[in-house]
Amino acid sequence: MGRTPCCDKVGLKKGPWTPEEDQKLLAYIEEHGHGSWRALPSKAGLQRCGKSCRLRWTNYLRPDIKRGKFSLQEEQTIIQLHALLGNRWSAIATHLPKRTDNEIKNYWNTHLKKRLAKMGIDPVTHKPKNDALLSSDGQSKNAANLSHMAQWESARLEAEARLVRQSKLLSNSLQHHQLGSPAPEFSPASTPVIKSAAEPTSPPRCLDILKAWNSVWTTPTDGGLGGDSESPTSTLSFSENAPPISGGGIGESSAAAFIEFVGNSGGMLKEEGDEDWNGVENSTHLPELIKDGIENSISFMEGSWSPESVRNGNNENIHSGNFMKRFTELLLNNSGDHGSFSEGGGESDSGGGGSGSGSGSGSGSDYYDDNKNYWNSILNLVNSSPPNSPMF
DNA sequence: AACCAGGGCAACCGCATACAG
DNA sequence: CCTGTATGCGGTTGCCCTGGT
Repeated sequence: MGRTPCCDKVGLKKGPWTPEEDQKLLAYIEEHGHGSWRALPSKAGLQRCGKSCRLRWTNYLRPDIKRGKFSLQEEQTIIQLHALLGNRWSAIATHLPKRTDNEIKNYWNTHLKKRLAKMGIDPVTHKPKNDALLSSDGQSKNAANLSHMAQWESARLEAEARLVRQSKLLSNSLQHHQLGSPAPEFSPASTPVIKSAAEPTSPPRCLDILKAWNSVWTTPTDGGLGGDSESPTSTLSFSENAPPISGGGIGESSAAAFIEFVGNSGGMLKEEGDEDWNGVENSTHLPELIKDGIENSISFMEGSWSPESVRNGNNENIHSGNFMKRFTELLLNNSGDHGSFSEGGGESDSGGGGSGSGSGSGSGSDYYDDNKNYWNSILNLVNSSPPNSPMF
């Protein structure tokens, strides 16, 4: 209603940014913070609308952006979160620090969506297009479960967003009072210019849902990955509280390690140019408010989605887990882009050749074995890494 | 070497939501 | 409470690059 479109003003430049413009924007924000995006362009001497500046900053110039190839874990995280949250890219992006929502969205649209479609999986519903796999009653309950989780997660994300805003305001006013210099209107999420250089970026939020998820779908049904599963509390623990992972086979501790490894973005495979992931996960940097929220949600997850309940015969949950397990494994195995496995800084090298067998779809047992090998190689990698390795 | 097609990605557009007056 | 404004978010577009012919 009566809003003036900011980019319709005459004289404002559109299209690709030049290095000079980037430099101006960067210099201005480093010195003053962005403050009001609307007012920024004129102050910074840019012939752009504020919106364009904001986009350029958040999607490209921000110093805490990780660029380049998505790791396997990032792909998996995106897929699982998309199944949960749909096209809520900003929510998904909160689980992938250093990745922007735009980048994730583009990656989904150009890579993952096509890959899913190719495999006969509907990228929207995340179900096989021929409904054979999902026709049973259990699967419809699974869908309901997923939907329930998604609803809950959505609501929680919104609540957390509010908390973040509140703490943001609080910290802004504190900064304002504490710093002698004029306090730029920094928000921890969007303008980490100065802060990011000195301290880790905000940790990924809401990873508990992934942890819970993984704790379900890694619960062994075939004696494969896990052996006897861990208690829900231990699998849901944050990495800082997790017991040290000793070397060895794919046992109990490995299952927990795997969960930490996959569920926590901080444990993603380190790639070239991927520094400081370890700092990101350190929840001691979490604002207490968010911490509380996560802990509360863990309690929630423990109540409704614990592997305990799965083991106790609650097949709805375990089926859901299996669905996603099957789904993710299928995806990973069918990936035409096996470079994600093998090119990413030699991740597969240490795993005894688990990943190389991407012979397409093959038989079910083949791909299952292949993926077991693949995950084993990952677990070996995890287990062989020193506890304070940059990977974690 | 030139042309073409397709893919990938940065940026734009417009709607939704939050917030201030 | 209402209205106008700023910002965030998701969908879409268009340009550039690369590979194939």
